[in-house]
Amino acid sequence: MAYGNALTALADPTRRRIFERLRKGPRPVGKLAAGLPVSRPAVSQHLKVLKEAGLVQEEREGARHVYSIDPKGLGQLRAWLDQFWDSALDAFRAEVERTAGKENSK
Amino acid sequence: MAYGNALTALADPTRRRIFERLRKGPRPVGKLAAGLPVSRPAVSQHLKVLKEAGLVQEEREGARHVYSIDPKGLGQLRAWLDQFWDSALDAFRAEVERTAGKENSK
DNA sequence: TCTTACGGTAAGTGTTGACTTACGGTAAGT
DNA sequence: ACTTACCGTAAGTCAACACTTACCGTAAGA
Repeated sequence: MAYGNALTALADPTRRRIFERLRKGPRPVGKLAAGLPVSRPAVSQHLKVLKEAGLVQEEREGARHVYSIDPKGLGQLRAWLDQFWDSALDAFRAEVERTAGKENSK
Repeated sequence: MAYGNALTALADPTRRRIFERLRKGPRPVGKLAAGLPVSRPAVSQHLKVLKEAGLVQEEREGARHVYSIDPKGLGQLRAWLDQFWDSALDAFRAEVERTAGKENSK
């Protein structure tokens, strides 16, 4: 059920930009906020959401709060998505067999 | 960039329930609306969003509008997610090597 | 044609949530 | 101790959106 929070978190464009920036490596809040069109407190709030969704993790280095991608939430999301992927492939296969009934294999 | 719409579409809980129901096979709008705590027009609106996101496809059977899962949007989402998956694994591997420096393998 | 089942669209409402500014709290330098 | 840099939280505002009811079009059966 945790994938719900992850999807909600990644639905926001600003949060996606933060998450994509984190893909290049761990970053403190200030670095993340620089270059984004929103204020630093906004970034803090977004990071909180991402963290609660299990998508990022926090690590303190003195006064700095360094964030990085958390594989946990990512894995849950992938697992959930793969269910549909398998179902979709089965449906596609069935569709092909149904539509192209004129030619039997072997 | 299409994955953005897909994520936005799947962020809504009601839309997720519709999408998950479609996993068991194609369904007309009425069947989808039955069992959900919202009205049928609401389901129609949700299906429109899912369709524009490339997550479902529509097929008419007389007066019925039968919806099914569209592999297109699903594939784009998976591809996008896999980028982070790879990055996260790399980071995890680097973290292990950094933290557990005391013991060398082999 | 009249009716019934099916479903998409319009218009309006209420709530959620993304953003802002202002403030408080901790760590490091002088 | 004072200052500066870093960051999280509180409170308030505004727009997006999920939902409703009402309405309109289309397909099939009588």
